[in-house]
Amino acid sequence: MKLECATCPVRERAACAALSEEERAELARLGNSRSYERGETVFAAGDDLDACATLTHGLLKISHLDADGNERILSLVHPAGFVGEMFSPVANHDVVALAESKLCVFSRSEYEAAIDRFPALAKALLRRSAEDLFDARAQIALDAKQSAQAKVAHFLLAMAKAASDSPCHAAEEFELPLTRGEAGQLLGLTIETVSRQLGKLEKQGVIERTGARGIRIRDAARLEALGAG
Amino acid sequence: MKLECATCPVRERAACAALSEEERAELARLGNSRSYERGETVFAAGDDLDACATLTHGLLKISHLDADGNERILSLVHPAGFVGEMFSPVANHDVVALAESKLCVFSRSEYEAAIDRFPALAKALLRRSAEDLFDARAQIALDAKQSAQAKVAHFLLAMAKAASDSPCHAAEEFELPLTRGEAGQLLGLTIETVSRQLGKLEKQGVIERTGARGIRIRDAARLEALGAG
DNA sequence: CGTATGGTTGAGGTAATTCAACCTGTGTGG
DNA sequence: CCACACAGGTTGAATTACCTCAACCATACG
Repeated sequence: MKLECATCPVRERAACAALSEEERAELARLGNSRSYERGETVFAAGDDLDACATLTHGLLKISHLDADGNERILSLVHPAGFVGEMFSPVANHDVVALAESKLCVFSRSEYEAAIDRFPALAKALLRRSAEDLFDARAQIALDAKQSAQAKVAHFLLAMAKAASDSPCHAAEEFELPLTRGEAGQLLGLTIETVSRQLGKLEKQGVIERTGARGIRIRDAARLEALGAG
Repeated sequence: MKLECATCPVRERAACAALSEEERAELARLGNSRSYERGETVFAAGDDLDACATLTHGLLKISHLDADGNERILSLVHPAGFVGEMFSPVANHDVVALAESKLCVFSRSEYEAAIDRFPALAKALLRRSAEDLFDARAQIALDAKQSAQAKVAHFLLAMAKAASDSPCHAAEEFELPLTRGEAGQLLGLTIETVSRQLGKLEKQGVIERTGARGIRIRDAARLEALGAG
């Protein structure tokens, strides 16, 4: 499906935002819009990787299956995020939709040509990449030594921020887009530990659970303190 | 001190390798070579970041001090690595020399101008950044759920590879450039656990310890197996 | 209905942490 | 030259936070 940049919700934030109107129009001619259901695989590890994409709606996970068959979520991809490895012949990780998602998909060779043609695009991708690197390192810092409580608290805050429309403010009430199992894979915890920590946070009056996935934050300051520790 | 690209050991692998001879010469005029002793800080978190650099000799760590004063090593930087955040006004992390090190230092504004002038440089940085991101995610995967044994085994293999001259082959005998404490910060383990795991590996005949830091690998295959699990 | 998926809760085991003592080599100053 | 302090390292004992195993509940769906 042809791209419709005019109504794209990430037109100000995605890599292509660095381009002029004419340049963007040219790039748009190369791309197609594709939708994915929750659970659908966008790229599978080991695949020939001849495409890359910008996420416009939804949520993706980048995950890795280790030798024992355990899955670890390496990163979540939010709208305006870029996926696809430009410098590897095959995909290193799985990319799967966690929610109904829409992507602008480009052929890798054409996108690479576009990078050469539009220096601003290269710089914008460099910026995105730096952000991804920063996020990945934040995840490492979190993994470091923190208690399960801190990990879960931090996770809730991150999801609250992502659920909010405004980038600076966190949503007070929202639905988790991840199952307990997925949250566990993201945080390096078991399903049971995630569930217990949520229960503990609720008992402490920091959050309230509504249904299986609903979260309402009652004491954001407390949650923040737990997430930092 | 003026740069001497002709004798630079990373001239084939660093970002500047993507440039033509003339372009490289022009870039070289903008940079200075600086040396750092073990323990010296290259960039401190919170500093105005008006410089960036390529590591030519030695080893750096990128680390982060959390709210409780615990330090976590987010990444090691090996020769040909690039440090300095191009898109953040202040440094997010500390960068400290772990061994006697030499860097090509550039003013950030001048380097940024060079990126605009030389598209190949932007692309080379993008590639480096992608590699860093991949490494960071490998670290996340490692952190995931693995046992202390697996972490230490993996760490030893990584250090063996880094200690070797050839990129594909691992050194059989080498000196660890990190203290037990630093290794612990890198792996998310305590000093004692690192020490005990090394002792265990030695008792199993997988490695041999010579002095405080010397490591000889006796059974690389076994070490690899432990590092994967 | 019956099955499947996701979630919660409990009991018990274990690996890593914490706390603490001790060892070794290296420097520094009297 | 010895005494001492200090940083890095090892080792042991006790604790604990998380994992494992297992049962059970809720909701959705064919």
